[in-house]
Amino acid sequence: MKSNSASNSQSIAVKEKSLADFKVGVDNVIFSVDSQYNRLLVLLRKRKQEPFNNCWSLPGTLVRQGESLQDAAYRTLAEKIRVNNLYLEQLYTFGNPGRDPREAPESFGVRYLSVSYFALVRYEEAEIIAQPTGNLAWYQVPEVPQLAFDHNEILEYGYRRLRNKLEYSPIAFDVLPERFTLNDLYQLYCTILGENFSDYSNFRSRLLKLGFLSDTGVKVSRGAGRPASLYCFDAIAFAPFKDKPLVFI
Amino acid sequence: MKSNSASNSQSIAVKEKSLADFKVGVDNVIFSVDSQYNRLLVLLRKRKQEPFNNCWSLPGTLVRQGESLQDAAYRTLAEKIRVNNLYLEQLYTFGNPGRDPREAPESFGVRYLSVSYFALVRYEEAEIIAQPTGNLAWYQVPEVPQLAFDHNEILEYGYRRLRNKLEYSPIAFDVLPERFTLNDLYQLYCTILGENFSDYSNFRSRLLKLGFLSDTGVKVSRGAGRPASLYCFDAIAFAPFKDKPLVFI
DNA sequence: ACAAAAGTGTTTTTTATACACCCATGC
DNA sequence: GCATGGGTGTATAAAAAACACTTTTGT
Repeated sequence: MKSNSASNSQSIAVKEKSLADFKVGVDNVIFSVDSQYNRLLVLLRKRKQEPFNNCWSLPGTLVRQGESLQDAAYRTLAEKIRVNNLYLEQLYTFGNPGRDPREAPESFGVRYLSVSYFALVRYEEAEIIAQPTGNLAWYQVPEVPQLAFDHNEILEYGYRRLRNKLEYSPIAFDVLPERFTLNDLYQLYCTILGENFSDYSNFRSRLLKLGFLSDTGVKVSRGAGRPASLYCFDAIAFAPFKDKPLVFI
Repeated sequence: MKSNSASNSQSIAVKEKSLADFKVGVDNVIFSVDSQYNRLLVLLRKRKQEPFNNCWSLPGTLVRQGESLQDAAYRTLAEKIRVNNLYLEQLYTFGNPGRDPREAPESFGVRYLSVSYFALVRYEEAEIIAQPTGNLAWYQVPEVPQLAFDHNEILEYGYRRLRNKLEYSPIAFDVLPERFTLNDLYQLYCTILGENFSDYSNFRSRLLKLGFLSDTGVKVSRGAGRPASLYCFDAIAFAPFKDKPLVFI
């Protein structure tokens, strides 16, 4: 606040100095499910500048003038991979002083804040945009190495959110093809939540009873065995469940 | 944007210019439950500066040098009310360009970002710290007026989080006295979730079966009627439920 | 024919919901 | 003694979990 005796310009200068100035970045935890090998993957980028040169990190960017946080998140994603189907939402904001080594004292108190976003994209469709070889890669979540900054913590946070979201939101359908078999859906859930989250037949009847999966009548055969029905997600029939918790699993 | 032929120093200057510079504020959605009248309250502050002079707003502050986001949230809270028992967590980060009118074009692209926090405090204990009369007040949530900035949206977001948290976290115990009756607990839930969230007797048996409420044996009489047992929350017995969803209601 | 994958049904257990009833106290 | 708030129990319905079984295909 303004002191009584200070001149106007002085008081403003003092006030400004005590406030932190921020660069705001977004960091994306981009998950995908490789349904061929049933692996949960996260997109990592090898840094090519200091700090943490040559260290793996979450793909991120600093926010530009006039750009919304979500736009910055989309931009980062779009710079790395080409994908049409995805789910994206804000995760958490990490802003502890000292989380970025560039916050040296001589930088006049500039702080680096990371607004993290969490994304789930369709793996089969996601095409990594050409980068110097090996600078961008899908890692299996359990095999992620030590990352730059506090990115391991952000990833952990994103992973928790992914599992929760899957249980009470229809995000799986943003990432499955238009038409899918119930087994495709089940495998997706297994890959993310683990084999033991539910018996297939119970999963099936629960989902079908909810009534927002419609059987297209089209059958598809995968090797031996009875052909499976292709289903599609009926957004209109889902509407009543929109704000209700725990629809799945 | 810049041309290819620019010198290095120029290119840095141009690059810097295209990034947004941020002032980061925290805004707190501070809830409390007046258990005497069963009202859900939120703390609002009347602004005494531009923009939105004389408008009601969420209490907030800009983040200082060396201060963590959560510390800034605590500081704002501590400047407004004296309270010992509270629950506080980060809510969401609002950063769309144009959300703060101070982001005029002539301000060289400074952006105002709000990291919102959500708090639940013990009403009976929360003492509003002396302010010019009427500049700080508890409002009943349904009666909140039009607020400054996007604060109505933040409040709405916080209210949703409060209801969700109550259902699967033990935040109620951060805000109840050390010893409380099961009816105290039930009233708290009713006030936040609405009368019809559950029958009292079922609420009772569900909670007791979980085994982390211990009967102190002490009885308390409130007017006519049978005296009630005082219970206390047993954090150790609660531990196994820590990461599991949907424990209550 | 038989293995493999899809899909159906049945049984058991657990949990949720509604509500009736008993208990201890103040007045 | 009876109204008032506290506390227990029971009967019914719904959901979750386990698992046996049928159907339809490829080989």
